[in-house]
Amino acid sequence: MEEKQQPNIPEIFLSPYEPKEHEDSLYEMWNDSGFFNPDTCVKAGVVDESKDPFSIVLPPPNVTGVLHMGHAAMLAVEDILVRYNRMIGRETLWIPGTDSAALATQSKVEGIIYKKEKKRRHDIGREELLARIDDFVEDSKNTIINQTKKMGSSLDWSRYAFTMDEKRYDAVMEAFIRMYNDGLIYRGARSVNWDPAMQTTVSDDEVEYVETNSPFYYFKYGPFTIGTVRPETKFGDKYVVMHPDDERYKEYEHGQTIEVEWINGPITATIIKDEAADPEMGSGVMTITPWHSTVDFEIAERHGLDREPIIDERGILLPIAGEFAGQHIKKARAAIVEKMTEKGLVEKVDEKNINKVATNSRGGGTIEPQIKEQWFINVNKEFSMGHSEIPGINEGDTMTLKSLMIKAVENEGISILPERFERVYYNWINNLHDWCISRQIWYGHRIPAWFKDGEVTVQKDSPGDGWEQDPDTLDTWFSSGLWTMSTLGWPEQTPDLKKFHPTSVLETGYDILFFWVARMILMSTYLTGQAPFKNVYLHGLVRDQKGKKMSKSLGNIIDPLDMIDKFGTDATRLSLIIGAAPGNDMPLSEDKVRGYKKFANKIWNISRFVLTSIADADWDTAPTYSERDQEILNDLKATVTEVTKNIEEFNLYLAGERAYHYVWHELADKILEESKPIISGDNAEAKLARQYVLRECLVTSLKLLHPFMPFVTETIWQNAPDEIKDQDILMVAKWPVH
RNA sequence: GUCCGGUUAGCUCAGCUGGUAGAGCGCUACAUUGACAUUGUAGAGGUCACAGGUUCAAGUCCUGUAUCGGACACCA
Repeated sequence: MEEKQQPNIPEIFLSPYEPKEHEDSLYEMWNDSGFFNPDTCVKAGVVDESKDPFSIVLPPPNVTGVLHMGHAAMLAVEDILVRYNRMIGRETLWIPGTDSAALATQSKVEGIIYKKEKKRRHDIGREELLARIDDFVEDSKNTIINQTKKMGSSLDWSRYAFTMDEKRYDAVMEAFIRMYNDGLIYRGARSVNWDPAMQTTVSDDEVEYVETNSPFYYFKYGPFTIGTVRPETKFGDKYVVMHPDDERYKEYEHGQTIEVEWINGPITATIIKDEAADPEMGSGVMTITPWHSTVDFEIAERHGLDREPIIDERGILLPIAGEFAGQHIKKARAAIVEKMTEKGLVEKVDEKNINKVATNSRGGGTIEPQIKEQWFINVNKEFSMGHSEIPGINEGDTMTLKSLMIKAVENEGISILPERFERVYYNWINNLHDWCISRQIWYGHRIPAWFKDGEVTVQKDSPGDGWEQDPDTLDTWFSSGLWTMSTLGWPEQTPDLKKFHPTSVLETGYDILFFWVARMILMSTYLTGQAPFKNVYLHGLVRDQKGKKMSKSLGNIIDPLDMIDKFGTDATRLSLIIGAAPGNDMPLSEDKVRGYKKFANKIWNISRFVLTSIADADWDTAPTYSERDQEILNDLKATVTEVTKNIEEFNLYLAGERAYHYVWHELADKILEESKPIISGDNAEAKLARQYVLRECLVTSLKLLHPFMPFVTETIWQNAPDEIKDQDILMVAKWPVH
């Protein structure tokens, strides 16, 4: 009886692929190899310094957060790009970091302290609170870092950055001081979004309008009817505004005064004609409250009108409210309406009115516009452009921050993918107001402004005795805006900055296009004359199987760590890539992840078969290929070409699908099946040729799949015989010829 | 109100610069203990939302309609 030859292949292949047994140790091996760091890659000669370097900064997750599917999707996309570019031999850098998330972190710690000790922030003081926050951050930061590693992310940890560390602090100071000296940062009293709950200002983008049922009141205001949802702000209303062309009110003249009976007695009202009043809206007449409304503030600015506060910073009515003074606005409203009803000033109430109430999206309360002395970035001020490497913008051009942000994208110094978001971006810029950057919270970069006897000096360190530093801190997005530069060493002209900036790609969710992407463009173009990145890749939101947003209340959250535990990192990554076109939301289900676990096992078994089949090959003899052999090799090459092209064009979902399809339905289903008789047959020449072909197919497939499924491919590589490898570690092996 | 998307197989979606439709999952039948805690082969299933138009030719370009969704603005 002929004994079936059992070639010597590693025992590991005899049981199914078990991700858990390999992933952690593989990550350690990669990390220890030093190849996450491009400098090591250069020294080892696995990348080529003459090629264009490739760099990505990781959008820093909140330092106190935990990994969710959004992060997982982001890490998968970026790691694929990074691993691919490393394999094609570019010096490749992916910088890790975490974000202090000032407002969120501070309120979290405050909450913990209050729960345990019943103390509020003013009870324990600034220094003590900051020390406690630092401790908390130190304790919790490893969670998100370790979870990031779990995804297989080939980040260069030697360059890890934290938004609040010393280097980033220096960058923030430098940026603030330069912009102040150039007149682009100013201090002024303007209408800002005030959150009475968190006792801080909030930027326009962080305000979320929540639909709420709030009755709409029609009040008698002398001869006019005015409408409002906020009777509690109306005490000081002494200007009545109408459109200059409104025929109904042509008898009234701009500046004319009339006596009207109002909440707390008679007042003198002044007629103001302004185009902001919409004749179509209600009676076409409105009164204004400049202190507590941004639109009203602008009208008051145009006409030089008085403005007075009605409500204090905690939401309490001031003495101007007369008998209602001292009451909280939430309680006062009903009482005010009651009194006005008694006085016969209420004409009508629309109880069903739906209003959008401004709320602090960072977990705070209802926004109360206030006029406050704050720091702003002036987005409309003209300046002369400094050094510029941005296409279409030259040194000496007259620019504003707005025009700079538009031109950087318009002239294709930056391209946004999918393209339709470019319009969304322009739209946002066109509606942009000056950016309020000061916050009244303690955790963050403290504003480098010093006050003494009404004088202001802006510099990093105290000018001397008697100078008091501004207690405010900067909007967290101010420092985030510097992220591409500050992580590379700016303001110092470091070799990293020279080599890796502008970064190649910025990959993030479309929901933070404005918060972050736009602000990086603003900061980088202004401060360095460079775009922060050449490409923006916006991914969608991960949703559940039915397309619903994942949320705790719906109970439909799929935890990436849970998926990794059950099906492995490779399967989790692939499930977040395939079927996810840039900018489109992606549905995810456990079944999908499970499906890709099968694929990982398929690759495992393909490898087992191929390694067994080629174990006795004589690699010293040159092969003579049959026509079919040649065809297989050509198809393989065509697949490589296609996958490569799709990755280059950021169509990772197509690249992944193509590779998946090839490996399963071409290599496994067809090539392997038809090879069985050849390998076990008597024709030595045909067998050797086919062994060469199988080897080529396997090696190439592992390489193609590596960026997508780094763990299973590397595990196979590590257990494959040396003579089929061009590098000891697949992560730095050469991308197949295409 | 302004702007932007979607509407293609039961489900989730892909189809770039126009040449009579694809993937994954699911479904049906058959085969197989094999490299594969399975897999393979075959198959069913689509007037590509609707109506016009351009073209030799239109999911693919243009116009309009319906419908779902998103962003931004306004909201006295």
